[in-house]
Amino acid sequence: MASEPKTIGAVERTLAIVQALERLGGAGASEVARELSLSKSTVYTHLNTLHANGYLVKSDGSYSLSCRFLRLGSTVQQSFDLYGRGKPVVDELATETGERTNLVVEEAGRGTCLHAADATGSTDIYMSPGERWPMHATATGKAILAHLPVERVDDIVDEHGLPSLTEHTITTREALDDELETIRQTGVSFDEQEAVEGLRCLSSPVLVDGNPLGSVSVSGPARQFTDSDRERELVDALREAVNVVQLKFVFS
Amino acid sequence: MASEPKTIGAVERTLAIVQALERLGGAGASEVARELSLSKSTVYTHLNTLHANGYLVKSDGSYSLSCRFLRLGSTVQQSFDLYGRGKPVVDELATETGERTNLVVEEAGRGTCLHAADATGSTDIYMSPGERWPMHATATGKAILAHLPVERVDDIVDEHGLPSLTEHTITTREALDDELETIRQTGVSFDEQEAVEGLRCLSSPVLVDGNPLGSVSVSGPARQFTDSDRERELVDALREAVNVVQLKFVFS
DNA sequence: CTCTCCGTTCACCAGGGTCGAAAGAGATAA
DNA sequence: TTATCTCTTTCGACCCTGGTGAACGGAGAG
Repeated sequence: MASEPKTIGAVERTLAIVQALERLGGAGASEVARELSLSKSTVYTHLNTLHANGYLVKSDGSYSLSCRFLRLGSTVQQSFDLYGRGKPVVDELATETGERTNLVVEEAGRGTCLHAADATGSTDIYMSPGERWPMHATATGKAILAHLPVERVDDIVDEHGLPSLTEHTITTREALDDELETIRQTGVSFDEQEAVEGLRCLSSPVLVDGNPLGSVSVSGPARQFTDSDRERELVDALREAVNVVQLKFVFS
Repeated sequence: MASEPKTIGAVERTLAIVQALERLGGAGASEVARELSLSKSTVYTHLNTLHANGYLVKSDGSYSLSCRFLRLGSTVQQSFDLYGRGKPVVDELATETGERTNLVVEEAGRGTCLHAADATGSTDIYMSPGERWPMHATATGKAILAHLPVERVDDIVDEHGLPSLTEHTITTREALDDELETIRQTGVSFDEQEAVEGLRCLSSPVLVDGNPLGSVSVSGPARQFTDSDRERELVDALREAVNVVQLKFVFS
């Protein structure tokens, strides 16, 4: 904190511009300059650099992120062993249960979506690939936290705190530890509208040699999940799915 | 060509480093420096900048691309109307035919994969999202080219030429034009090992108001496609799939 | 027509990016 | 244990280069 290591201003400007383009879904130099309070010509040079290297596409003087980013993202995704093994299972879990499912890993202390599936195969999903959520407020995050070494949990809580996202979010370390203990015993974690109002989610960690490589989840509108028979069904399906994924690691 | 517009060296260095990390699948500062013939300390500062902004994850002094890229890629993917409408159909086409399927768009004169599906839902795919191929050598590319204005085709051929990828690749403009005319008449394009030895592929363009928004393809080992009954089956399935996608654009 | 806003270009100057050397930090071997 | 190697990380200084504002040409709008 005291003295940040040296960084390159020009690069950070470019990154800010990329993020602005992501947010705006494509824009011209002037618009980005206004958005970021930078000079028009500066932004123009940056856009030009990105474009010349194939990272942007230009149409009618408006720039937007090119599929080069899709390529990079896809490479990152496929670099996870968990993705190759988990994706088919998570897809099938979605069709089997008729609910939305996710494959999540921990990155930099946050739960990051590796893959999302939907019963209809549609792309209208709650959490899309690369999206990040605080771990203490999601079923997927808690499932992973429950099997992480205590020091890691300490670090993560220290870094990100326990911010409240809804009135149901766990906000004290004691309550969190209790919950994690329960999760370790039952093998399943729940998110009772703790991250998003009206969204319920259940999850189970993918454990290989005791390490949580990630977690799988099933989620849907809170009211559809209240039936306890239905819940048992979902938990069973989830448990079996995770079991299948874990077996794929045993038979490397 | 004569005078390239101004670009920013520092940013291009960072982009080169990102590409190196993509290629190497993660590396330390020294390795990247060696790879790119840059000074260790320069690379270190760049890595540090990317890391401080969340674009890299560090483990054991080795840096690799973070899921931030997955997020960006996912955003790009979802920015295509064709993705939202085409993905479920392409997925179903894969399970229906038992073959691998792709959803492709044109970007910067190259065929770019927007989505890839596999009968087994596995991730072992010929062409993965963001991957780019010359248009003249692929069924998907030719399907799009056939419905692009002639000037666009001229531009693309001027820019990229007609490089030979296998001994079956079309390498003359005359042969290409003939092929495109045939495709316009039949509505289906074929790739007879023109891009990859041993790989056969058939494709059909997604036309909305006469514009080729992209194309859908079915592909597999050349020898499995030789049966003409099987081919007719695949062509029918492909045609129907494309038809479904196009209808989704009509009923916006 | 004028006015405005855009993308794009240019030349100047100072801030900053690059580089080499050297200091920590581990690992391995003797 | 010490020596040696390699890697990451730090530091200072030089010179380059990235930022800037003004200006040009064009496209729309009124």
